Amino acid sequence: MLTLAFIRENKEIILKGLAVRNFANAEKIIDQVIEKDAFRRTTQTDLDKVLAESNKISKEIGKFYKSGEVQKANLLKEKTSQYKQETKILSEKLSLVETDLNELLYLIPNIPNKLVPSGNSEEDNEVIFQEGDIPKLHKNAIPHWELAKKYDIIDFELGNKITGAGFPVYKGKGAKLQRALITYFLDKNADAGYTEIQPPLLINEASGFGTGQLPDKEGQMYQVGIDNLYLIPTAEVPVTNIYRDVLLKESDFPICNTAYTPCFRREAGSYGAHVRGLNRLHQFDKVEIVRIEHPENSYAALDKMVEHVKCILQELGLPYRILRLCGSDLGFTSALTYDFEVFSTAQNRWLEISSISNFESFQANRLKLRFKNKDGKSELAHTLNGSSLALPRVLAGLLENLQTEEGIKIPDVLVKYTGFDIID
RNA sequence: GGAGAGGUGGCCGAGCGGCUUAAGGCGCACGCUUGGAAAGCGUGUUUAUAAGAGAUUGUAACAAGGGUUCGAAUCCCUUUCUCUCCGCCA
Repeated sequence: MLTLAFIRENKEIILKGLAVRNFANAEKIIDQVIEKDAFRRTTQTDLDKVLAESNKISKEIGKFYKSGEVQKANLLKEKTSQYKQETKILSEKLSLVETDLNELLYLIPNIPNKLVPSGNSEEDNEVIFQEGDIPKLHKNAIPHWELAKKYDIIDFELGNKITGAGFPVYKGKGAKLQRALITYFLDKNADAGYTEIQPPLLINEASGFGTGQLPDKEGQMYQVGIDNLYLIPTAEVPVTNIYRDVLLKESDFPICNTAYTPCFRREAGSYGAHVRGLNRLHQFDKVEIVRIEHPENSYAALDKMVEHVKCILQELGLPYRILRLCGSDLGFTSALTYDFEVFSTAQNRWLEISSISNFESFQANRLKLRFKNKDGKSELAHTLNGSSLALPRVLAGLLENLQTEEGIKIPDVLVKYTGFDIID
């Protein structure tokens, strides 16, 4: 959520930014916000005046009662009914306009960073980096869902039986490889200075609101209606909400956390070949990194996160590329996002395995996540997060790219975690 | 799940219709004192929002929401969380 002060003072910048996103009716909405905000402020001032007057009278009444001048007190009491009436009308007006304002603010996405290219589809995302050789596979190479069956390491049909589509069962070396990857990612993140967190996997409404899943994206989360809780769609939600309603000191920066969690997504409406196998699941594992930064350092932090993920993919030896997302592909809350994609040789396509974003103060405004700056004023912090990394597609990439006639060769860095070097 | 007790500032803790401008303590910051430190003494120490160039001033906030009242931390209702005991349980 953008702040009112920012909208008031930067209308042109905002309109330019929203144009990069092809955001419709931008000017109309911004004008409405500015108008309603002006009304909100005058109403606030009026209400404060009435309340001040009525507080004053109440105090006088108190004094008269104490000194026994009951008649004078009663006389004043009559005056207060008018103030009460005015207070009621003004505060109703105020809460109404505040509700309207908030609804408008929820419609406005974050303003893209200057680097974000404008665009109409994922075709317009910029490839800014590519590394790793795309392997030449033997002629009997197959996609990962067939490999999973061949070596009996992931059972999709068993998941259908227990739960439904999108809930695979990992077995034997498949389960072990997955666990090895999680531990390896967590160790890499810890080495880079991230503190490991084990958050709850269920969140309440306030948390969903804080990171922007609520009020209108509840359809994408699984709900536990009886207790009014939601299963997390990503560790970002509980880990970022640690800092909801928090006032930090400048010396607290940078805050770097990492968490492994399962993630639950309803993915309503998805279907087809692109969601086959591990490509899109309702439950999947992910290791997330979350940073809270001073506004001056957030872009340097974003670069560090990108370098960190690069280093992991290099070690795993997977061919990957980095995209800078264009305006139309950029998430609602993000100012700048880099997507990492691994090339799946057997599917002959790129698979998204990480998405690293700087939200600037957009999330922090909703979270009320602030810090005391040098002037002693409170200022919104910047939040960033990224996957480091998402398991299923890394697994898919590993299986498909490292398959040989003899079996699937485990990367050297993982062998100490798996305890085996080939799946055959 | 049942019974009881509670939720007050960064922390502890008093207040239980107007003397609260939230006592007192701890912590923290600054100053005095000192060769330096400790102790002692003094001063200061919440957040949000509106107005103002600013110093400041107004308003709101004592778990949350609603109510009673001229006036609520204080009384009433609802919700929520914590603690103790019982029950259940990895």
